[in-house]
Amino acid sequence: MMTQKLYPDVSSMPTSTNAMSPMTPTYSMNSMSCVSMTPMNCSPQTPMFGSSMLNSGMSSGMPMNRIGGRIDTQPGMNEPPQLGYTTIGSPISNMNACMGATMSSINNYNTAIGRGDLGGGDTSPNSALQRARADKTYRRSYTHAKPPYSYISLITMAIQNSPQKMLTLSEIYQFIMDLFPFYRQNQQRWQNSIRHSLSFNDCFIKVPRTPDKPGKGSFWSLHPESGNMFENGCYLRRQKRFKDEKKEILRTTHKSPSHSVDNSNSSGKKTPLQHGEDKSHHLDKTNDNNLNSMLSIHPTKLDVDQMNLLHPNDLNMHQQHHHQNMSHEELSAMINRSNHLALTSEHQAMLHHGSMNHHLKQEPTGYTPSNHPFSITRLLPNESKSDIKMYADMQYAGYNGLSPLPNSIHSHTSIGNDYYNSPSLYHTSASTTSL
DNA sequence: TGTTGTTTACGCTGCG
DNA sequence: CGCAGCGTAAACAACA
Repeated sequence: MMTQKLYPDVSSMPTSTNAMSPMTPTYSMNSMSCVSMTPMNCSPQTPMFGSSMLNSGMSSGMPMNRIGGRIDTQPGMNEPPQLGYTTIGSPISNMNACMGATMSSINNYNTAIGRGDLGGGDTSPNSALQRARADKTYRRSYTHAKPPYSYISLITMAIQNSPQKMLTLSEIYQFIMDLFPFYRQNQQRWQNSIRHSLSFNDCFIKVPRTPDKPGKGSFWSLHPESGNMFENGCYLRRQKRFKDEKKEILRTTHKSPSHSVDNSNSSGKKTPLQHGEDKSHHLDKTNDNNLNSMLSIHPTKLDVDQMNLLHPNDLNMHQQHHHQNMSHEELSAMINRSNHLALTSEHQAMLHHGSMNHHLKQEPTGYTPSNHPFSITRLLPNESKSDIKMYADMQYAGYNGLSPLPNSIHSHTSIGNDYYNSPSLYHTSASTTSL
């Protein structure tokens, strides 16, 4: 099994933060100008993470964070002060370090912190004290601010950054925790959400283990056609939920005794009944409904459409094999190729011409996966390696040398190190999950 | 027993 | 205001 790094889950301790459970209090952000503070023209639905929000949330003494449509309190609030733990090490600032001026608001925010001029110009001793106190609060809070990426984005990042384009659940956990310290806390909460996202969203498919690769849990990969979920490069929020039409048909077929499959209109807009998609979505999450069973249970009965899901070229291969069992390696390679393909500019161009993603709304801003302010494709998996390493190095530079990261991370599994550069090492660290 | 995976339910926010 | 996307909690089953 994969060696899980030890990130003590603070949430498991009886802290006031934990008192948020079971119902996390939410705070209306209506009074906050989320639009005016938008420093960049992101997706219309994009939750922004601008300085105004930061200031508003943090100056209130209650660091808040919104992802999707939600505001979350910061679990890091109860952490001991981390002196010298500068904001430059935050996931956000580092993830966006290469994004240039588009992150100017955050950069300005960091600069302001460095200057200590967040207090609005008041130079009185009292305000200086307040600024100092606020500065500390800001640093701690912002550093552990929740990354502005949805769980779907995070999972996608993890999978796309893996050599085989498929990861086990624990590896997904690990990737996220490695990249974002925020997620080293309240693990039970967000990991539950991760599992929910994996099961709930058609864009993630389960790939079974083979007998020669025993272990717990399946591999998770991206649906070959889901590569355009963030086709504008913004990993904050999808324009449209990816739906596997075949799964959708299966769902509606099983849901409706009359086998009506026309519960959706061509625009993809859900009817009131379908809004229960969130419910009906799960009605037939049976084994014959995912790649797992397609391969492990009926590996010889893959129909042409199902195989075509993976890659049209591989369909030929499959046909040439006369419906014989496809090996795990072949499947892995197919998914790998498919996901790589989904990320190519050519593929993007094809998608933008509506050949495959007719159900996805197009972003008119002209952002591409490579230039969007919240793109991770320019960070992962290539450019990111150095950036992430920088992040990992800087993240804990303020701990006076007492990095909370286990030695194993720094030695061989740290993001940005060979852990992510070398597939072999990657899979060595995830011992039993190697493909 | 802990992890993994599925499912249901509910609440929130932004958009049209 | 309804819908869509998302986050969270929780119950439950299967599995290593």
